[in-house]
Amino acid sequence: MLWKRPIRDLSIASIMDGTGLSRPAFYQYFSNVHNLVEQLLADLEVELVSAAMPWFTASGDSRAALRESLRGIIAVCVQNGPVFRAISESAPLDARLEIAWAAFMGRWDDAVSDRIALEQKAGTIGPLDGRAIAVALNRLDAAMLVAEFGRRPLGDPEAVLDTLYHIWLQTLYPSPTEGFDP
Amino acid sequence: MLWKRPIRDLSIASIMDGTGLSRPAFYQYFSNVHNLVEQLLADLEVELVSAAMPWFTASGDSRAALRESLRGIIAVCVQNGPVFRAISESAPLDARLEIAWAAFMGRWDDAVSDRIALEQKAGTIGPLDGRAIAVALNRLDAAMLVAEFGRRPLGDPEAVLDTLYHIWLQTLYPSPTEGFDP
DNA sequence: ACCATTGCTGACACAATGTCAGTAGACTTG
DNA sequence: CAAGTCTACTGACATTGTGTCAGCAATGGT
Repeated sequence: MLWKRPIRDLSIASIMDGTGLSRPAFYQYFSNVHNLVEQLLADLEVELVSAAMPWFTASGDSRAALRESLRGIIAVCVQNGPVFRAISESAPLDARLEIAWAAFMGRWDDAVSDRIALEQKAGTIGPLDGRAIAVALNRLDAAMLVAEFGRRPLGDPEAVLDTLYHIWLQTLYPSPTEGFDP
Repeated sequence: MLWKRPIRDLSIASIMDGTGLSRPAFYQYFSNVHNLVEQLLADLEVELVSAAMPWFTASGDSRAALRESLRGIIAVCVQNGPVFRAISESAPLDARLEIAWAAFMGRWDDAVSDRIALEQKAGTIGPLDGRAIAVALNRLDAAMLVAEFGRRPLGDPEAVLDTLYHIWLQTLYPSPTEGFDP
């Protein structure tokens, strides 16, 4: 349903219309709409984490792995963009969901921070505030994915990949060979 | 009021409680809460645009001007963070407000795109997809400003400035001297 | 055949929104 | 200054969507 209408237009009645069940039956399974969205978030997180594995576990070419991870995350959002959008838009409307969303983002922040710290120790990433950069890059990804794939018409996955990869790459691995300074 | 409670807790009744007027009087001035937020957005845009002038009009040291612009935008958000947050959180809830928000962001995208194109012509920024990068960097800024200054406790303005400046700088002006590649 | 459990429903109470006819006071005009 | 008009505001109402609850019907165990 989220492909057709934004979540603001979904009442519990309209959700249950498609099921043949009555409105109160909804409360058999969820305590309210935000709780339903919370479940969707849990499902989506599994897919996203799995898609992002390459970079987090890379031992060889980090840059190529980073691109693979971004590509995988984008692929998940091409499939589930409106769900991701519905979650991020609903998060501010409910205290519990807001906490779940913050925790979700926090786990990404931790994972990216850890990876940066690891590569800093290995010498492939320079001296920067890994945590702060991780938070910023994750907010960038979330905002871009929602904006590009949260509704029709969908953005161009390849173009988004190029853009995000460019920013992540230059921010984390600013090699002189990529530089440009006439 | 937005410093104390998120916008989801504000009913028209609670807003009018502070004024000594009745609830229907609200509709004398605004057609609904989203319309009020739309007005706040117009006011805030004036302040933000003015704060961002340095980089858009810079003729000398673009990098220093960029830092000044980011500093100015952050300062506005330190003062009005919750308003900015309320706008961005309300935008998805109302079709008209959503359009106003998209237009607001679109004007930033245009301005940043134009500046990038200008500097590309001048040779200070390399060959990249200016529009796509502009969109991404603006989404980054919006998300970070809401996250860091939209509620108490406020983030550290200096730290946020360093982070955003680092990402903008490396993305747009990836000079070899800043590079790191052991 | 009986009971308990599960899944579901109709009906209700509640909260918030948006509208409207009507009023009180200020301002204009003959 | 009296009469008419306009403005800002209010009390009361209709509407919409939410969450709850007592109760029904079918399922499955004893």
